[in-house]
Amino acid sequence: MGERLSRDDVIDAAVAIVESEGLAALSMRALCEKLDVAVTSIYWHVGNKEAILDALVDRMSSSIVTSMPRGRTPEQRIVSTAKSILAALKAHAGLVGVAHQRGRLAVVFAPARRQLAIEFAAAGLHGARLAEATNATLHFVAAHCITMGVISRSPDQSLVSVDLWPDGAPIDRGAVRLLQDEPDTDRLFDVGLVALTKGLIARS
Amino acid sequence: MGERLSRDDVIDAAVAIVESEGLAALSMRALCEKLDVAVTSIYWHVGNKEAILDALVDRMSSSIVTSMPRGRTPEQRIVSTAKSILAALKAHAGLVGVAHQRGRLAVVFAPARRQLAIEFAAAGLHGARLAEATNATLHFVAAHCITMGVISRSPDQSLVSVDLWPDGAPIDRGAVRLLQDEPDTDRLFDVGLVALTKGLIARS
DNA sequence: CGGCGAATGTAATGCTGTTACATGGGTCAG
DNA sequence: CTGACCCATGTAACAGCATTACATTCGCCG
Repeated sequence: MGERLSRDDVIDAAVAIVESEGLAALSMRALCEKLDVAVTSIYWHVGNKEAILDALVDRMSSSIVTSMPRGRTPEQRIVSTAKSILAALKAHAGLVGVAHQRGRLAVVFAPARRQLAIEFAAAGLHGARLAEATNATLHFVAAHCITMGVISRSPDQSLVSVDLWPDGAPIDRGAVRLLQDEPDTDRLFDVGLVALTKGLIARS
Repeated sequence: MGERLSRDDVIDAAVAIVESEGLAALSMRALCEKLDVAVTSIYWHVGNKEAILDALVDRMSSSIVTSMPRGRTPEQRIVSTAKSILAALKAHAGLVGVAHQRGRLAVVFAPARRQLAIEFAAAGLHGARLAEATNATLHFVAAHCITMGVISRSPDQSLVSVDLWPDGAPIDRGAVRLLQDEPDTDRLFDVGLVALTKGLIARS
């Protein structure tokens, strides 16, 4: 029978498991069960679970495509680029953390890094400030994505309600009410991104 | 012999293990070995590993103290507050992720949340914009801290060097060189924080 | 002293990644 | 055609993880 296993078969099955049941469900036994093969065959072809995770990150990296930035001002195009890469990463939320652990997030971010640098240059930055602005923006996106990936593991992120102002608040009631309940993380990202971009572009 | 185990003994030992060998080294077996007790005693007193992690988060929460904000302008005091809480969290980097997974980061952040809201109000914000600015700043700190916690697990975060501009760069050479090597995350936090604060305070 | 419950211990289950060893099957030399 | 050889697979185990059914001991109270 020519049903010899190949390295790609293993990675394909791994991708299928991660996409359908999540990263936590990716075990060597689940993998060999899906492939209808003994565990040792996987080790023969891929070597290690670490190697499987590396291969998964490779797959993800190559599947990430960032759309062209939209907008008329540099600020708009920076925000657009950051949103674009976030959207691309969201599909692989669990793997972003893995990529980060291996220090390979920089590879995934290379295209966005270029686009952002160009736009910040267009906004008038250069030298160290240009590099810092680019890196800070990417770090913002990456950190948000990793944080969301951690959240996705736990089903109930319902906030244990804390009474922030037991003795009366020194700020207006509308804000108090909004500060009590769990904020929408997508909105948080948008607000933070726009503010960050504004602050980075603004001349000190 | 009066060497009866207590719930606090277990948590103390857990804290000791986490602080000396890291969160990954905290296993029920290591715990009962350190306490010189059978595994079941731990389950009798604490119930679960989940419960142990919850207790660890409680310990961390109560040990976090944020210093009074420094600076003359609201912007300076906001930056000061955010830096203060980051410094406090850094000592428990591994536990921040755990706290986040259980949706209890909000409890840890309550004091900082109050301080930030007051300062943003002093900067002239109110209502939804005040709440959003406060949450966005806290989210920025939390995301950075979680990202660092993930990194601390992997010893070598050396960047696989990627040639960003194989065909010549449309930006200045100084920035290109700075963009090639791995950025300092502390600096990234500072730059991002200041820019974010500026952007949040600036009237739209 | 008897009994009862709180606290501990023994030993097992089922999960994880990993591997020493045995076995099958195809290819190629003689 | 046959035997050797190696690639690929399978069997079965090890070590570690969290968890638990069950038995046992200890101390206190009536």
